Parts: sequence; C-alpha cells; structure tokens
Amino acid sequence: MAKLQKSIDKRNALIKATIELVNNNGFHATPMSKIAKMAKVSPATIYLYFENKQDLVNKTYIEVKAKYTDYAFANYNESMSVKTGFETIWKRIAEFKLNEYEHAMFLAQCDNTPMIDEPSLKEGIKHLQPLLDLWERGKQEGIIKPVSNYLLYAYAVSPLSFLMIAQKRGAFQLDKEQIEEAYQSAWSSIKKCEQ
Amino acid sequence: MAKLQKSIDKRNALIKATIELVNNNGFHATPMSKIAKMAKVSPATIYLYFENKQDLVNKTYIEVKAKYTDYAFANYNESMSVKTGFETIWKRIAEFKLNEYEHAMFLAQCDNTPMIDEPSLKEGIKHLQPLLDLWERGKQEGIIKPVSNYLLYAYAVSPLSFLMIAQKRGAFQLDKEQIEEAYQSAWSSIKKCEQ
DNA sequence: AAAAAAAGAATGAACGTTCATTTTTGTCTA
DNA sequence: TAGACAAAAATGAACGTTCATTCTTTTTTT
Repeated sequence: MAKLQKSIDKRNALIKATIELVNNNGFHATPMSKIAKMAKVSPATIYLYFENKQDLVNKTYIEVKAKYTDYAFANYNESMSVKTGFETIWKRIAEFKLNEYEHAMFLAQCDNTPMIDEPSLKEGIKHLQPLLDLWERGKQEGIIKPVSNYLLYAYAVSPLSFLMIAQKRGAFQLDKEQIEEAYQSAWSSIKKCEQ
Repeated sequence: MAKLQKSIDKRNALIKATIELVNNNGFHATPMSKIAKMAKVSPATIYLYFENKQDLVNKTYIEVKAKYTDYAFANYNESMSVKTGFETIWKRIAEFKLNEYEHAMFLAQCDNTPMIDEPSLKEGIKHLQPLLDLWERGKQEGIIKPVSNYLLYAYAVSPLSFLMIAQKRGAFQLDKEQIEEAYQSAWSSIKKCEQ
C-alpha cells in the first residue's frame, strides 16, 4: 500500500503543477522540465505516469472537469423540484468558479483552445448530464423554456465564466448580493415566461 | 506607393495566416516557418514587419479586436435611444460572432489564455467604450439595471461567445429565430424591471 | 548603381523524450 | 529475522528535433 500511496502522491503533484503552470504560462510555455521541477520529480518520471505531454494535459483536463461537476452536483438530488434543483446546482457552479478559480481558469483555457484533443473534450462533456436531465424534466413540466440545452447553458451558466475571468483579472469584485442577483437573472432567462 | 502597397499586402497576409494557424493549432503549435509559408513569404521577412513572434500575435490581437468593435458599432450612433442602441449593437455582435467566427474564435482564445501580454489586452478593451457609455446613459435614464458594466456584459453579451463555440464545434446550429430569442433574453437581463 | 526588401540557409537554444544507471521496495531463503 | 536478490520506480544526462531568430546573399525598386 505504501508503494501505491507514494505513486498517487506523485501523480497528484504532477497534475497540480500542470494546472498551475498552464494557468500562468499557457500550454506552449510550460516545458515538461518545469512541471517536473515543481512536482519535485525527475522529467523522466513523468513518463512513468503519463504517455507524453499531450496525455498529461488530457488527463489533467478530465480530472479537473470531474472535480468541477462533482462540486456542482454535490448538494443536488433528482427528487428536488426543477426550480430548487437548478438553484442548487447554479449556486454551486458559481461557488466553484469564484472560489476554486485555479481549476475553473484551467477549464476555461482548455475549452477555448486546441490544447485538448477531441476525445477528451467529449469525455469531459458527459459529466454535465444531470443538469441536462433536469432541464429536460423542466421542459416536460412546462417550467423551463422549450429551447435547446445549449441555449439554456449559454443564458444561465456561461455568464459565470466571464465574471470569473473579470474577477481574476482584478477588474472588479463580486459580492453575495451580486451573485444572488446574477442567479435571479439566470433563472429568469431559462424559466418559461409568466407561469 | 507601389512599395507601400506591397508591404501592406504582405503584412495582411501574415496577420491572416497567424489567425488561421493559431485557431487551428494554438499559439504553441504554430511555428514562424508555417506562418511564413502560408503567407508566401520567407521566415526572415516576418521580422521586417514585426519585432518577434510575441509582437506579431499582440498586433494581430489588437487588429482583430478593432475589427470586432468597428463591426459591432457600425450601425450605431449616439443619438439612438438606449433600447434601440443596445439592440443595434447586440445584433451586430451576434452577427460578428456567428459569421466572422474565425476572428471571433481567435479573440476567444486570446481572452482565455496568457497568449497576449497585459498592455495589449488593455489596449483591446478600450474599443468597447461606446457600449459602456450607452449603458451609463441607460442607467441615468432609469432604463438599465443599476449594476456594474461587467455584470451587464456577462448577462447580455458573453452568452454569445459560448454559442459561437458550440456552433463552431458543430454541436448545434443557431437560426434567426433563436437569435431573436437570445436577444430578448439579453435585453430582459439588463433592462430595469417592469418599467 | 545605390538602397531597400526579401530570401534561404545557418545558428544556437530549448524542448520532448529516451537511455543507462541507481535507488527503493518487496519477497524469499536460510 | 537477516540478508540476498529480483522487480519496480526513479533519476540525471544525453539525444535528436524543432523552433525563433539572425546572417549573408540575391532580387527588386527607385
């Protein structure tokens, strides 16, 4: 067990270093040698855990995406009403983007860049399924606008990415009240009018 | 004039090649030699027009950003009402993101990556000023929600970036009706309630 | 024919990856 | 239980390649 434990620690250190360095310098400007140094490991050791640099960054993406969605759905269960369920998920997503912004920034970079290969991007999308299922239910119940889930996501969730980046750049600071207001705006955007 | 003309053509070809290659491969995977080849120019020639690779990509960013905002404000003038002005600008932004998506994708990558240096990012932001001015006027007139311009942008404009990327990835297709609906959603998000 | 622009080849540095070797871990034997 | 030994893990140095940039020469322009 000691052996396995040690390995997992190193793997985690490599993933952590990758996130931090890619966030600060971008994929192109983070050499394997720097990742190794930050993880306190020899460059050669990386290749015991990952096939190559692309594999390292793909796996990092998938792990961070899983972390994101675990976080988002932590307080949610399917017996909730559509409205409560959405509020629960949305607020967790907001919390993640604003508190765990190292991870959120990394995802934003991956999602706007040809950094990650297609299969890994596909893999990452799967994790959002519970939110899509909730919306489908909402549409059937006549509570949610009968439009594509892409539109719902764009209206209600994607603004949080913009706010996270503006906040991270120090442009302004979000407080509790603004988050509540942003939530109301998100819900208004996706709920069926005048129910 | 012939000399200058020729130079501008080459410069434009270099900028165009940079956009296309960075879009497809990312900054890290587009060597100067490929940019040169696509622009039908020797690698050494690039250095007659730009200081170095970073300068090339910075200048490309600023040019594309200027193109974006010129496009966005083309039909707008300050004598319009707040509501009409916003609709005019918003629809042009939508058009740009969906039709000129090569340029829009490039901007998205720049804005989510440490690819562009800080001064050039700052330079690029300036161009949005007319929209911010319009919002300030709207707040004074009691038409627009009295909240930070960052929030207004997040609610009303940033969803378009998400939709552009989804569309570009072939995930789904936006039609006229959905754009109109997205506009209504955007306007609802920023207008002061129940005026 | 001088000056400017452009070209291709050359250069040196940096990078991803691999190789040969050492260190650590875990197991088996006496 | 001590010690030997095989397997696994880890390492630092080395390799070959690629890249941004520069140098020298050629072509074009005026």
